[in-house]
Amino acid sequence: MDTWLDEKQKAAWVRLAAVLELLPAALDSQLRRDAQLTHFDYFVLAMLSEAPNRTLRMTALAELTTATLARLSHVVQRLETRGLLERFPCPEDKRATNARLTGAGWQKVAESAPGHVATVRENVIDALSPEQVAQLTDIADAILHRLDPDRARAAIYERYD
Amino acid sequence: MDTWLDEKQKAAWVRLAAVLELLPAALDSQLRRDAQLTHFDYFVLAMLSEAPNRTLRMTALAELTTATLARLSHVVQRLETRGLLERFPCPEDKRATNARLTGAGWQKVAESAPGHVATVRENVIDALSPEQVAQLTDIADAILHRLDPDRARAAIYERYD
DNA sequence: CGCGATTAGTTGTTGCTACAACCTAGCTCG
DNA sequence: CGAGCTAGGTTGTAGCAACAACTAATCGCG
Repeated sequence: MDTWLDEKQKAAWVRLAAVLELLPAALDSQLRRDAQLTHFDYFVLAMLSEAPNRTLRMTALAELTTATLARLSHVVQRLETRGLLERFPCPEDKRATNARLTGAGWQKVAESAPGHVATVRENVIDALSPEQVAQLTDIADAILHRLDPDRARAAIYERYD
Repeated sequence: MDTWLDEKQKAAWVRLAAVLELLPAALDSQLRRDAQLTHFDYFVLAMLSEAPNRTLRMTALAELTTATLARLSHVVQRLETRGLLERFPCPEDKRATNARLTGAGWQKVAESAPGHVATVRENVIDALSPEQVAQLTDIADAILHRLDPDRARAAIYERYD
């Protein structure tokens, strides 16, 4: 448990830090350009598109998207204005709000998914060998154990993007 | 070259996407809390602290930090206001601006580095075996080749954080 | 059954980032 | 040598995210 990182650790960290900076920017800019959506917007719509009845409670959606409720609330508001989803009070629990994908929202996901997946392929998956893909899975999993110890959001790890 | 990802690829991507969301947030919040600095602010100061005379031209600093000049300009302006660095015209090229770390800036880096490195250790390095650290280096490198094909910013990969 | 604590969500403000417009200094080539 | 082009930066604006304050509904427990 030294304070500093040794050379090999630095090499890994510096590269990871660069990926952390560049990859989200690349994903965002492709989706913005081709679908007028941020990556987070897309992710929200994608999660809804896979949910039963294309509907989820705000809290559930927040967990799936790794976001705070406050952030999600703002985003959902904008997406609702654009007609991509709609909100309605949850019948079982009057505190809760449900978000449901509209037809237009479904279509938006269908249209934009191929381009997004292609970007993920080009920049990540196709850059790696199958062994590296497996290694990456384990590495990311180990990091997530530290970042999210109680696996509160474990659900997401089973799901598609 | 299919359109979709297979199960193993999805597993890797979903986890990486979660890391991309959570890790920067974790780094930012530690530095904000303990040093009133964003991770990007810290990185800027750290790069200057290692440069000859603690001075760099804006363009060079932008490359090292993987940022646009516009973004850097705003950040440097704020850091200058806080007295952590200073700007002055470059004597050799009158178009250019140099940024130099002040004493206060140096001290800020010295104070905050251990806490930051500890966070990187806790969440990343110490979560991985030495083999995984090596694997991560290669994986991140492969991804960076796609994101940054001409290696315009290759300099950074040699440096410490 | 009623009062405090918790859960669910919204909204306002502030700060950072992206994008585009702009300006000045140096370079290049007829 | 000067007209246009490129390089190096700055600034303004608009949009998204973090944080904190707030409301309303429900739970829990004496």
